[in-house]
Amino acid sequence: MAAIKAKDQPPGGDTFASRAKRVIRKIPRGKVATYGQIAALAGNHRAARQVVRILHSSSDKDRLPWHRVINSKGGISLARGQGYELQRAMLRQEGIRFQDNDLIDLDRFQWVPRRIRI
DNA sequence: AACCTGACTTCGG
DNA sequence: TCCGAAGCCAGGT
Repeated sequence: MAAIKAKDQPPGGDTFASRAKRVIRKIPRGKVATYGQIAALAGNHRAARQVVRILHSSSDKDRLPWHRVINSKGGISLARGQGYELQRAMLRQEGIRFQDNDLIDLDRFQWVPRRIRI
């Protein structure tokens, strides 16, 4: 029996990556979440850059709604010609509006997962 | 084992 | 309000 390397842990495990993916999958249509927000919900508020890595490595493979992830300013981080246009189109298609400054109004479109009810 | 890198974020001037 | 610097994390080289 070959030992399971820490590297290939089963999906749905309890690694930051698996949790982050689950969080991303929960972002509803018509809403967006920031990298930092995902990181925080996945358990590490300082791992925004990890979220980026995850999107790079598995957004396609795991069919993640990668387009719903944007930066803290409410903007698309992908460069023009490098996915920017596609992401913007996909978001608009879900009803998300871009302001004149090309940013999304987070107060309106940011996903706010319900947790505690006061 | 250093060093580099990235679809980030925060903070100070 | 805008911009640069610094902080952060982990996978790849």
